[in-house]
Amino acid sequence: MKMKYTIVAEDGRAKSAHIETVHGEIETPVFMNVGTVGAIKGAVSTADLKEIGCQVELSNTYHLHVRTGDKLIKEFGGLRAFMNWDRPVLTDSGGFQVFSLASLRKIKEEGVSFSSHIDGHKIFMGPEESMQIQSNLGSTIAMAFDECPPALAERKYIEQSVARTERWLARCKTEMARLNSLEDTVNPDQLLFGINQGGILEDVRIANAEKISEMDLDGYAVGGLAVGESHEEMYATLDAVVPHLPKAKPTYLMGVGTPLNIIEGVARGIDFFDCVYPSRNGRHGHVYTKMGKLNLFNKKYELDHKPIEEGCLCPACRDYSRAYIRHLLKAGEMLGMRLCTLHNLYFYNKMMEDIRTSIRNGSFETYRREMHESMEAGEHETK
RNA sequence: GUGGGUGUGGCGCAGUUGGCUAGCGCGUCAGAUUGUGGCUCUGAAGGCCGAGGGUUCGAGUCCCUUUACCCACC
Repeated sequence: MKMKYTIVAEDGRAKSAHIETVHGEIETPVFMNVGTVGAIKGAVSTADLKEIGCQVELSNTYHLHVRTGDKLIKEFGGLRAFMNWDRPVLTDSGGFQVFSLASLRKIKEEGVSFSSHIDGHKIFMGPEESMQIQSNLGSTIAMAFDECPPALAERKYIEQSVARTERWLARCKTEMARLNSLEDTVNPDQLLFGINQGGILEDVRIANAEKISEMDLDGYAVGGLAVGESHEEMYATLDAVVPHLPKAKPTYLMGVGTPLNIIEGVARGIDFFDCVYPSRNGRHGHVYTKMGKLNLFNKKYELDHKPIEEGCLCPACRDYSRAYIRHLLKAGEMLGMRLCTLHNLYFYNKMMEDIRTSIRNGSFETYRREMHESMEAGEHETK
């Protein structure tokens, strides 16, 4: 059994599924908590992750390859054993770093040459290298090695890039099948998700989606969004492309996003999401509530006795005031970042649970509308 | 008491041989951040340049007086 994907309920185009993997079950729509280097930044442990309702942890191929090294991690039985996480893990392929570390790279047909952001040494990564690293990491789900072109790049560049990413995808699939069959592989049932690209060019997106759908991959991601285009353009692109991906397979909107971005993604049939917002913003004192985002660095919280969000059951809201957390942040204490990060991840995971519940009892549209009204209204408190 | 040094936004400092709306770092206040370099970026507020007098078209810059603090010596 590699994976069993069962749609449990549908509400409009929103779907909620139950997934069985060799590393445990996943209920979708799900938010994957981002731990790029095998840990959620902000001193969050795997025990914390369980407490705040994390189903899937996400780590990065490129980052773990340059430090501390995937071969070392394989010696410890793969990333899940190494980091003491007994639930599913998804590894990003390193493809996004082709985009985000653009100043340090050179792209060719075989793959990409990087300068390490750690010490500057040359690294080559192509589809085979990415699959080998992800195989060593032994993640539940490996992502295809792709190029994420700037959303607003010119058509000619995007078409060439997408065509190359399609060729890379075929190489990823062949290499992953070979690696899964090896005797000493960490996870012989490792899954591979393909990635749809095409900027905001709907015809390119659709043609690519149809092509990769025929390749019978374990799941399909929409990449290359939330990289500079407007929300409207992102939603329109999803409207166009998701119907061309296999409905009986998991879908994943990479790197998205704000709570409302996620709700809109769900409304368009997406199962998986990930985003650095809850953790990065948490480290910067920006915390999410149903009434919008608060910046705890703001002076107005100096004397605020209330928890971040009334009624929230996260470890931060359970025991601490906004004023104390603001004090910790101002003082540069790690506990401040940790509490904000825990709150934000709890908020995201709880929101996904509420989304699943609403889809399963047919009230998703009501939930969607109420969240828009509430989040956009913001806080109207005086103190 | 004698000699020397220093007083410029909350803190630490720049301010050329006197020249136009007095700068910088940190801090403060506010805003950005979407498959993560605990980073970075953007904007704002805040100063009668210790006090008083003088020279000059013009003084944070020169002169006199005074005051506060620091160092050394007695």
